[in-house]
Amino acid sequence: MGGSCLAERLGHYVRLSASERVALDRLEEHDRSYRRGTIVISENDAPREMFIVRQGWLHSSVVLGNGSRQIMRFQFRGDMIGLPLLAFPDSPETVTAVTDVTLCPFGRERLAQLMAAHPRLSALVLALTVAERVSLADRLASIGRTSARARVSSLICEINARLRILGLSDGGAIQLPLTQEDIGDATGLTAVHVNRMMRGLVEDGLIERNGNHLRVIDEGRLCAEASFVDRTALETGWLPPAQ
Amino acid sequence: MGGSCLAERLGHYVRLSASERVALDRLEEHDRSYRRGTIVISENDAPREMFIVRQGWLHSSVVLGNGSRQIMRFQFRGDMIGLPLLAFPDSPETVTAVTDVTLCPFGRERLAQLMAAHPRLSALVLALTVAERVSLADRLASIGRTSARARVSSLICEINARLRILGLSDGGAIQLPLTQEDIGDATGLTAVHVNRMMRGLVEDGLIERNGNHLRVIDEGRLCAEASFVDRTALETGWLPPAQ
DNA sequence: CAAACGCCCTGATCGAAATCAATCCGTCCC
DNA sequence: GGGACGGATTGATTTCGATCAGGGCGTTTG
Repeated sequence: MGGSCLAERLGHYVRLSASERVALDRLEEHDRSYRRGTIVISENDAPREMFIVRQGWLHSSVVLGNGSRQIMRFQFRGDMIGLPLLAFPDSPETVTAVTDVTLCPFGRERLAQLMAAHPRLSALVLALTVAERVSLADRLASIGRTSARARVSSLICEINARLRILGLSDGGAIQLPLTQEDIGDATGLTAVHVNRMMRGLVEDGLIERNGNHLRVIDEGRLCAEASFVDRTALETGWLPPAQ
Repeated sequence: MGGSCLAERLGHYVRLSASERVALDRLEEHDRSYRRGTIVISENDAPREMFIVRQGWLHSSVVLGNGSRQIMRFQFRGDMIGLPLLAFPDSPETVTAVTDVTLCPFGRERLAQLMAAHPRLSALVLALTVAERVSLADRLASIGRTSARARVSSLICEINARLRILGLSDGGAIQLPLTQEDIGDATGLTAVHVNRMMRGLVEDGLIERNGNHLRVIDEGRLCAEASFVDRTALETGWLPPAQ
């Protein structure tokens, strides 16, 4: 098993105490694997559990009345999934495995216990949730106020930045297990138009592509065009003392 | 002063203990007023405080490289402002007073103390933040995947639903202190097009307008067209016991 | 009081992205 | 091997919303 993925992630930001580590390990006592394409949580269902991603890619999405789909966010190793369960009995979003995945399920009571016993972890979880909210807001601005090309660029920049801190970006070279339709649903575009934009980025020497493999060539220019801001760092000076 | 606005809001969801009430009151010891139009927090500045809204409307927005603005969210009485300070030293967004406002400032340490002493309040604040994230995701889907008309409808539905629980919507009649440009910046449209969409909604008998005054006539149809889901209710069954 | 300004409204034109329609290509499966 | 299928690609056309331009109206301001 090799220790909690969430602990690994939080360990980037603070030095965890032994008892915090134990508490986090408990969130990931169990794990469960799903095949690529599986729906892990279904919109409007009442899930009983949340998950921490141990391995693989997922995304959360909604399907609107008109039949079109919007992908909200992609989730990677160490990300928490299904947190809306903390606020709503029925899931507002569908979570789908993009690749084969391994997830660690945990219940609300587990999290409540952890929060009661470990104020600093509570605060960290809150900070992570706030950071995710900010990241969604960035996406909102990108979709609401930028061109198709900038939207695609922005998505690539975000994915690359997030994979990098996980050690999954090798100098800008990443695995991108998404169809152009997925990218369209994440950026509010059609697959056809995503195709044209990506060819444009290739033509202009900003990225290279090869099947599922993508390489960011000129990250500076790509991020600048997209007004992309890296949100992977986290402020931790204010946290209460460890327990 | 008349008690904490946040307590008032949380009181909708749980029965607060005396000591929780005291802790919440402490977050709102001070208050400060700002004139309509004032920038309360500036993008890229390093604010020292967060705020709870006591009175008035605000919005948070970003300005992109191309000069255009995206409004992320409107804030009303009882809402918390500036939470990104928990995750980032520099504000990712600008917060502007839409009307004259009264705000209660509080520092991170205050919140950290509160979270350490009151696990249930921690959990509630987390739940509220999650709910806000979901609400942003709804907006994202609206902007990414629906027509101009549906986007405007959706914004009206959301504002109406949120004002209603504050007792500020009188059977669908609300004060809307926004210019059509503001509405455009919130929905990813131009003011010109917002104008046409709103006239369309009036023409079709879905809303009525009169200066700053707006009345939702047929909420069912308006929300249905917009694929709007009300997120004002909050799940609280899982919370740890009060302190 | 006149001027300036902010905001609302409307018409004409433009353009970016959607839609429609095919073709191509690799892979899975019988 | 040969369909069948999912996904990428490309071209032609359409459309929704942006842009441009101007007018009206109420309110602040000098």
